Amino acid sequence: MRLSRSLIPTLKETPAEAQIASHRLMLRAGLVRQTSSGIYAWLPAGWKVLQNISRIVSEEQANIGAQEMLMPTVQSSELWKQSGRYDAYGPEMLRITDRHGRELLYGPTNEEMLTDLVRQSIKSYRDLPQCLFHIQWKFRDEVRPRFGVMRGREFLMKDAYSFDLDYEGAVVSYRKQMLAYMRTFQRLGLKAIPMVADTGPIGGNLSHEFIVLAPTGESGVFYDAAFEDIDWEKSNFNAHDPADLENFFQTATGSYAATDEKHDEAAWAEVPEARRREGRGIEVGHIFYFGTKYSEPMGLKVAGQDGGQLVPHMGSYGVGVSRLVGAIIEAFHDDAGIIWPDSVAPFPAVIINLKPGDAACDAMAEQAYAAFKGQALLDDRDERAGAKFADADLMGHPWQIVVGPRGAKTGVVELKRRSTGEKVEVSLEDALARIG
RNA sequence: CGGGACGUAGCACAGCCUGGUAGUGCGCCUGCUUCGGGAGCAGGAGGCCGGAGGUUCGAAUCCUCUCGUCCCGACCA
Repeated sequence: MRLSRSLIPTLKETPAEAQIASHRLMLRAGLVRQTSSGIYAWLPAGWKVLQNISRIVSEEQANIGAQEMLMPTVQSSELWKQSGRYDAYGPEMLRITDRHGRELLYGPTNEEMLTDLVRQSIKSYRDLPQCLFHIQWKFRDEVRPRFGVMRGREFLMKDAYSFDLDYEGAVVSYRKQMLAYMRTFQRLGLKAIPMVADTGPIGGNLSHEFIVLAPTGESGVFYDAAFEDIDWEKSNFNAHDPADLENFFQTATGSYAATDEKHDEAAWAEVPEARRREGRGIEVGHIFYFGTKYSEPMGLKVAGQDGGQLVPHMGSYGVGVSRLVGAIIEAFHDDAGIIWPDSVAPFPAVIINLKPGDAACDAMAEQAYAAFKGQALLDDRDERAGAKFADADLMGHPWQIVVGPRGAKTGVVELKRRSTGEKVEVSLEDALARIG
C-alpha cells in the first residue's frame, strides 16, 4: 500500500478515552476507531493484523484435524430455549425482535447452534469424533466495556466444538486443542501459560485459561519458572499420537500455574523459591470439557456399536482473536509505539522514501516496493523525515527500509529493525535478503 | 449493576462559577524558506458549544429532561 493513498490515520496525540497502552496505540497507529461503546471499526491496517492472527489460528486448528466452517451471527431463540440458556444467559445476551415478532439474538457463542447442526446429520458412532470451528463475530453486552478492543462488546472469536463418543475421547480432543493453542500463541510471539480454571458444575480439571504475560494484564498470575524452560519450537509433539499427546499435556500442565482467583498458597509454597514467578496476565483463550451439558437436553444421540444410543461428550474452545491484537501490543511496545512480531505485522516492512520527487529516491523506493509485490507499505508522503520515522516507529513495522538522497546515489539503503533499533547501511538486495 | 466524572473544530483542552453571540496548541489548506528523528514565517478553512425544553432583552455559560462517552468496583473470550 502507498501510505499517501491509504486510510491509516495516525495521531500525534492520544485520545482521552484510551487508558492503557494497547488502546492508545491502536488508536494512534490508525488500526481502529470506536463507533459505539465497546464496538470498533477495523481500519485497513488493523484488519490486516486481525486477518494475520486468524490465519495462524486457523492453520493450527487444521493441524489437529479441526474443520473450519462459518455459522451466522444472528441466531433464533428456539435452540437456546432447548438448552435452557435463553433465560440463564441473562442481560449479556443481545436480544432482537424481527418484523414478525420472532425472538432472535446476536450470538454470544455457538454451542446450541452447532449441536443442532451436528444432531441433524450425525447418527452413528462411526461418524465421531468431530471437531469443528469458526472465526466469527460475537456480541456480549458487557456491563462495562473498556480497554479498547480487549474488552469490547462485539469481538472476533475462534470457537471450536468437539464431539466424542465418551469421556476418554473428549479428553483427547481437549488435549489436542491445548496443543493447538500452545502452537498458536507461540507463532504469535506470545508466551501463553495454561492455567487451571473454574469448571463450574461439571467438575474435574478440564478447563484451562491461557494467560499471556503482560505487565498491564487484568489478572495476577503465579507460575513456576520451569514453564519458561520448555522449548515449544523444538518439542515436536504429535497431536495424533496418544503417547505424545499425554506427554505434551504433562509438560504443559505439570508445573504450578494459577491466576490470583485460583491461587493456592499451599501448592505455591512447594515451588522452590528461586523458580517462583509472579506477574500479570491477559486471558486470551479458554478451553472447556462439559460432557453432555448440551447434547443431553438437545437430544444429540448416536447409535453405538451395540445398537444402543449414546450421548456424545462435548467440549468448546475459544480464542479471543480481536483481544489478541490488544494483548500482542501490550506485550510488544515501547515509548515510540508498537513493535509487531513478524507473524502478525500488517506489513512486513515500510519503505520510507525520504525525498519523494527526487528521481533517484523514487526509483529506488519503487524498486523496493515492487519487490514486496504490494504487500509492504510505501511511505511516499510529502512529509519531513522526522514525521515519517515517528510514524514508522508508531505503526511498528518489523523492518524499515529508508531510502534517502545520500544512499540512492550509491545504491545503499538504511535498514532498521524495529524490535532492536539496530540500523545498518546495506545494498537494497542485501536488505531484501535479510528481511527474507 | 453500585459509585464518580465528562460531552466546546479532526485530536488535546480553555471559556461556564460571575449570561453579552467562541478561543489556544497540534492537525488540515496556500505561499515562501527549510529538509535524515514530529521545522520557521505569513496567510486561510473548519464549531448552529451532544440533543430537546425552560428562564432571560440575550444562554456554551443558569434550570429540567434526554442521549452519548469515560473512570473505579463486582462479572466475562
